[in-house]
This record gives sequence, structure tokens and C-alpha cells, in this order.
Amino acid sequence: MRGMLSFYILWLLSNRSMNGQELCKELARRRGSKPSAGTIYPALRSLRENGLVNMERQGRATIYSISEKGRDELERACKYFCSVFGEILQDHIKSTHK
Amino acid sequence: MRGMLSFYILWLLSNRSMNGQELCKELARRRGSKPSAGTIYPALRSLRENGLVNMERQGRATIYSISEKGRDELERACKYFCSVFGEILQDHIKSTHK
DNA sequence: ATAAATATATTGGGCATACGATATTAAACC
DNA sequence: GGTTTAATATCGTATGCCCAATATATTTAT
Repeated sequence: MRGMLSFYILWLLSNRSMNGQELCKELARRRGSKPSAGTIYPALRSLRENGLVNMERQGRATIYSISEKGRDELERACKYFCSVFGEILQDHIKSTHK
Repeated sequence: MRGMLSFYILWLLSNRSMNGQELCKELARRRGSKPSAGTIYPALRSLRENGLVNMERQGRATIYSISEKGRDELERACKYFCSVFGEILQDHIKSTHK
């Protein structure tokens, strides 16, 4: 069950490339709480070290983008995630439709 | 993003009460990998200490069941989980239907 | 009664997630 | 040019997840 943050970051980056602060805002919007710098940057670093994201400095910002390897990994992770958690979502949708 | 295992355990126990080994088997079936003792029992202990599950000794087994407080907490957690991860599942379902 | 099997539980170590504090760099402003 | 601001990054610390190893208690088998 570990690696959910990295998984989520990878998914966000698959929609569009972003810098760290934009990523924080996206996470804040979706999760309700904004991750701090000490959460996000080590995660990005680890993703980069594993070759799943690329980074490119642009002025004072660093644009992170998903790599080919990252897309492959994301697809595998999505498949796994959905097989494990899909039922919980189905249940919840059903129960809220009554 | 932490607490996914406890969340999952709570959800499993909301379907039916189980002992630790049955829980391990359910997790193995759904996740693909069987959690070891050092994973499952500390999680159950913490859930119990927070009043989310009850435990009852039956011979050599300990039956764990969800409490009222646990059901309330699970409902909140499900709502949150689905709002955060729902889109990933929707995306995946769409992309696999083509 | 003894041995084997089942189930629970803890310990120690490693990695992931999380925060707040601090430092560094680059752009923007005056 | 010097100050402020924005963005990146690291550090220390705490907690959750994860395994392998170990220990304990209870049931089952011989």
C-alpha cells in the first residue's frame, strides 16, 4: 500500500507537465491539504532517480514531466490500483445512489 | 496518503468479521501479496486502540469486528478516498474500454 | 503425553509519507 | 544595486507500511 503519493504525482504529471508549486496546488485541490516542501521534493527526487520523471530548469522553476518509462510504470500501477481498490469505489457509488 | 492498509482492513471487516489469518488471505487474494504478521497485527492493534475495531478471543483465534465508531470512520474515509482517487479509476475504465 | 500445526503477537530494520524549519537560487521590484 | 518574493531543496523527526525472525499459546495428530 506504499507509494500512493508517488503514484498520484505520476498520474498528475501524465495529464500535464508542472513545476513543484503547481503540483502542490493540484494536490491541495484534490486532497484538501497542501503537501509541504519536505513531502513533495523528496518524492520528486526519488521519481527522477528511478527515471520515471524528467526535470528541466526554467528560471527559478523546475518543470517536471513524465518519461516514457514513467508512462509504462503508471499504466501498470493503475491496473494494479484499480484491481485492488475498484470494489471499494463501486460499493461507495452504489450506496450513495440510494 | 498514509493509512491505506488500515482503511482497507476496516473495509474488509465491514463486510464480515474475521481473524487475522483470514484477513491475510483476503489481502493476499485482492492485492496479490500476503502481508506478514509484522504488518497486519500492529495495524489491527492500532485500529483497536482507536476504538475502530473490537476483538474477541475464540480459542486460538481472535475475531476482529468493526465497531460503530469504525463504521462512521469508514464512511468518512470512503467518501474522502473516492473524491481523491475516483478520477483515476474513471480514467482507467475509459481507457480500457477502447 | 509429545510433536506438529495453527494463530497470534512482538521485535528490529528499511523505506515511504508527512511536517516544520532552514537554506539556496533566481526573478521581480523599488 | 539591494530588497523582497517565489520556487526549489535539504534536514530532523515522527509515523505507517513491510518483511523476516522469533516467541507464545492453543488445537490437532500420533
